[in-house]
Amino acid sequence: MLPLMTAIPATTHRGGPGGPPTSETLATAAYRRLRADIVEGRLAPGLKLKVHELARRYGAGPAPLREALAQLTAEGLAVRMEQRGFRVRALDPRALGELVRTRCLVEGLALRESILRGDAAWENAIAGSAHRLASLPVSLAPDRFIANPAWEAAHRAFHRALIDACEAAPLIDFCERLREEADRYRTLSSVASYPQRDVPAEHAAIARAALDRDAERAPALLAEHLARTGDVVRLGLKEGPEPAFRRGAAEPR
Amino acid sequence: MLPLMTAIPATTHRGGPGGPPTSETLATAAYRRLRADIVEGRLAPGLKLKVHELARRYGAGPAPLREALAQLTAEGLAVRMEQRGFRVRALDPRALGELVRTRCLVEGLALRESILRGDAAWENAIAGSAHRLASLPVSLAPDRFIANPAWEAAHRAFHRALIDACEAAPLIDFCERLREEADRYRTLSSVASYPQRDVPAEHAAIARAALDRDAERAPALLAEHLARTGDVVRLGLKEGPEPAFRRGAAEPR
DNA sequence: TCAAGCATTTTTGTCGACATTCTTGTGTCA
DNA sequence: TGACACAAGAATGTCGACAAAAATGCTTGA
Repeated sequence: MLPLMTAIPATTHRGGPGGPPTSETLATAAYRRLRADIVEGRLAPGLKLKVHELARRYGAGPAPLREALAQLTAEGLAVRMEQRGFRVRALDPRALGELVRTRCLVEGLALRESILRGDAAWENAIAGSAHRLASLPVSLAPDRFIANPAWEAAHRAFHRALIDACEAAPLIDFCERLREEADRYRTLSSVASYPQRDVPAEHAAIARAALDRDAERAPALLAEHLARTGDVVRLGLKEGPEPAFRRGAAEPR
Repeated sequence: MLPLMTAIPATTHRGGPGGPPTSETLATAAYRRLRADIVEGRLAPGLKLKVHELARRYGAGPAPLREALAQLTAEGLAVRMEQRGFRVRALDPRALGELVRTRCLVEGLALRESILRGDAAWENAIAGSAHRLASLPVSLAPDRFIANPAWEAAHRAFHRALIDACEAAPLIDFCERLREEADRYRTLSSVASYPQRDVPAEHAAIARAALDRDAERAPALLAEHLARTGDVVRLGLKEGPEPAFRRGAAEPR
């Protein structure tokens, strides 16, 4: 695989940026690809995950694949059924409510703390990410909706910047995880058109309130923003794509 | 799932309580035992986890063990170093601060929500678990401290009961995870004597405020309670047991 | 027609062996 | 001495094969 010239023998203990990340293991590679395929919806919720099939697909043996699956199970992206293999975790529309509710509470809390503790750098980061977000088109096409990856990334960065000064690392991680889970619902839902909503205006208002250090208004606006998105997704689910929703054994194949 | 007349064909293997959970797999068994050994401190933080050795210890091959390790990695109880195996995740005393802070914020939030939403059953559960907790001795020995498993369980149940009505399942799960992480620090710390603190009184006060539906006072008391415990642990760490703390390669073997 | 019983096929979970990589110990040269 | 290269040793990560279990299909009997 690699040239024998083990360029940097024992140094670069931790392959940080710059040094070689100590060659990725097959299990990790499979994990990353599998994870992306689930999060981005290419593997539908509820789908059976046959080890052999995945092994072929990702070019590895069963062992690394099972490793990856175990990891995803712990993350809640897959479920294991003893002696019956793995599946992509099904999405329960009833759970969506509590998920959104949790996001509103927790992300609001983190924003409030950030407002109380944030410094100038935090303000700058918010202003910067808000500006960048506003400068990008939500959709790649002007008439119909085609997700713009750059906008998505900027969106993530903006929300992250808001809560970045809360000085509670586990809390930030939790928010990210909740967002990812919510994204799975959004991807699945037919949230094509973004109806009667001025999302950029919502973002702008949140940013303004945060920069004004309004510890009451900013979290409230953020919660409202998240709840509204949740409503749109919920609607898109109701009348949306049928396939692969029931968690039972009613799967293709 | 349906009574296919498979009454109890091949179960008995590992007859769990109640219904047959379809015989536990070796990987899952190893996972559970390994996890317990880490959480309860029998495997010190930072310790190298050699697959072959663990395989012997838990009576299984390398494959199930790697599966278990991958799962624990995702949970944050172990860390994987590509091409260099696994270790028990080291505890960073500096991270303890943010951990405690997060607990105060999040558990306080969950309690506030529970107070706003809880019904009579919630109140009963609090009163009941508080009573049981008060009826048990903290220590098995009257003079020196020997952890009482029954008290520990009741303690968990009490804290859980407080936030159980917040109607945000992910939030509750998060609280449990944070508690577990905090417990790892506590176990490691030499928190032998419980000095100048009336822990039962703190619990009683929290329970009273919660039952009074005081959405200001109860979360504040709870946060104070958690923070105080955090302080005790922090002290116990400073002058506590040296072994296995540095995250570097300075491990026994 | 339908349900139950049996045989077949698919899939899961596990093992033992092996190549690769990291680690450790020793010797060599400045 | 000290740095370096190198070789022996150990540990990791991966494969292919295999037994056990589950799912599937088929046959039979009311």
